[in-house]
Amino acid sequence: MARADGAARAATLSDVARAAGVSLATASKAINGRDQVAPATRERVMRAAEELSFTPNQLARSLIAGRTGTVGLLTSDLEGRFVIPILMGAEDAFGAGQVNVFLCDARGDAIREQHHLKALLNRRVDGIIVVGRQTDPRPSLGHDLPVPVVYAYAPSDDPTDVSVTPDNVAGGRLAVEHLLACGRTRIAHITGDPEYAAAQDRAIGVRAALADAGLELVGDVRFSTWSEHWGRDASAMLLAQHPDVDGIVCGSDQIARGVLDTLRDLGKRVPEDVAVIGYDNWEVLATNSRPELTSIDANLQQLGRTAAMRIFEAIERTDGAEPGAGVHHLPVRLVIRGSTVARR
Amino acid sequence: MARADGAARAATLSDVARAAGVSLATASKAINGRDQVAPATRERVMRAAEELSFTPNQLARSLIAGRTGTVGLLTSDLEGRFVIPILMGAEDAFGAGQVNVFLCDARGDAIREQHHLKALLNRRVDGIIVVGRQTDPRPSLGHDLPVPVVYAYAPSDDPTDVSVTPDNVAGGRLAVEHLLACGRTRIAHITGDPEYAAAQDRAIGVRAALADAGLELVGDVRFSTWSEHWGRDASAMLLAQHPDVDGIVCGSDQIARGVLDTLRDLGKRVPEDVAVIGYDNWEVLATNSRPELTSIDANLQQLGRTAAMRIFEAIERTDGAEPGAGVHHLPVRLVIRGSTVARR
DNA sequence: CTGTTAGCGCATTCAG
DNA sequence: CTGAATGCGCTAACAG
Repeated sequence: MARADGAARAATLSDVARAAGVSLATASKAINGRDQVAPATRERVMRAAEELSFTPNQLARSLIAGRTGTVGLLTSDLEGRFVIPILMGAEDAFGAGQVNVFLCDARGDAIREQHHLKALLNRRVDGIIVVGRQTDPRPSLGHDLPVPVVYAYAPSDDPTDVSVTPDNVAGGRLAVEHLLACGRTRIAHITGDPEYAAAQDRAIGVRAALADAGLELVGDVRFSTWSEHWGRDASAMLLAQHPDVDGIVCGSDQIARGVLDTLRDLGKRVPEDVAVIGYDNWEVLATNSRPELTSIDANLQQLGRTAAMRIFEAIERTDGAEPGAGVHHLPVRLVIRGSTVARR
Repeated sequence: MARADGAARAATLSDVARAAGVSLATASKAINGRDQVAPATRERVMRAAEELSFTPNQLARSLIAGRTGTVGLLTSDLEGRFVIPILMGAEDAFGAGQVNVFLCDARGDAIREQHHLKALLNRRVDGIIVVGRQTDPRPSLGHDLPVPVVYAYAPSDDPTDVSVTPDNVAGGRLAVEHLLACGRTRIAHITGDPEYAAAQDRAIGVRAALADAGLELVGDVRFSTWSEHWGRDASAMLLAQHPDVDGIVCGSDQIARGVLDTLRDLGKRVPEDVAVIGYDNWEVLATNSRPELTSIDANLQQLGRTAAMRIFEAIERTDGAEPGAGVHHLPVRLVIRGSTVARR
């Protein structure tokens, strides 16, 4: 166990001041790079700090400054599939080490969420990012909080809150436009739970892009669960009913994996006979399939950066106004692999 | 200087005291449930606090107490596959809301790790959990830190540190013992990168369990990468050389997925002809394959809980003693699904 | 340039 | 039981 030698409490600024033979204030100025201190004095202070391995106590600083340089990340994303890239983006935006993030997992429990919220406020975080695991609107934390709040991935159901979420409609469009560009015209859509806004929004985008091209979807949108099993079953049914389908937009990479399985079983070549596109760009799934999976990437890291920047802006301004209230739909991105474009 | 003005800063304890018509000290006692305060007075204070929606400032409390009730989780696990269950276990152990966790991602960069470490110490965390992404020993943070440190998943290379890591040797044994219990005797082992301690340790367990049963591995251990691709290729070679193999222990669920693919292509039935077992119990992979994948689960959440408890013990004791230094190998667990036992 | 003083918000003596 | 005083570690006015 790494422990300081004995009960040696951490050195304080006054220890440093005494060791350097200066006053507390001077030591403070020297340490903080204030310019009202003689070079020689500063040197002495710095050396003393070094020898005592002095670490400025952020608690005390924060108490004075009224800001802690910390942000709370309140999530219900158990698997961490969405929250991790968002967290990384937020760290990027804040600048590593400048701001630290408290990560709290509410596990989908409103009581626990309330509990964590309170704890975060007690610790005087400067802002809170709320990350949901679906893109369905979630209950607002309310407006009577003393710190700015940004909702990421799952938007708030209150339009006067600030929310950033991926543009699923655009994602659906993008998928279809890519298949069209690949020369496909008989396109079907297999997706997940119809209760999810993500499923509905992507389907809207799919239909809109087809309509723009003067085409119709092959069969209805096939909703069920976000699983490989469903991908396998749905594509088997689809091929039985519409053997001429030449492109399949999938609502998730998992579904797409199932679709690839079935196509393989049926002796269909991908992408020659049927092109397949997934959604989420979950690398472990997308890059290990046969062929590798073209997919839509929601740019979650960028989303995290944006959320962090919004928080930052809100912290900076003192007038309490909430800039950019409303739901911001962030652009998504196409990642092309072998399931839509044959390798040569 | 009059402090009463219109500024909407958060209510402080002295605001509460004034509103309740008592002194600061009395308000403090009332709020904190000290018993040297008259019931009626306490009632008045509590109501005032409620009305002002008073939130005790943890910074100030921590400054006095010398403890913050926060822990730093320093990781390099980009994907968050290991760190999330560990984080959840740690939250469990600390009791939600009692302790909050700063999550820092060093992204495999030593400089950035040092940076984050310093920030955590400045913020006066009570302890640090270091989470690696492999089970190979990692450099120690050293012993001159003012707070206890526990290494999770990746142990420290310094045996006087406290480390908790999954018992991969036991995992390898467990996998083989299960296949033996299923009546398999011609068992092969396909695994990942031989540079990984995880691959070597699991292979050691596999060999040991076979030796105990008076058996030998079919062919050599097949090392390469932790990918589905390798699982597919390796199993094709294996079956070509040893068509009579009836059990395959895989070093990861990804590899196992690839193996299942190839067996399917070759017309082998799983588990009737060949039983397959994976490693990690990564649910998204294990529960979506055909058949579902039996796997070894490293109990990461339990690992996180244990790490947290170790930290906790170390914080509690003031004598600076080092309880339980060394690498602790935590038990793993078999999760049986259809790839080893046929469903009926 | 340097030091003295006064808090940040709170918990804790120790007198009343 | 209650309250005035002290200090946690540090920064920011001021005064020398």
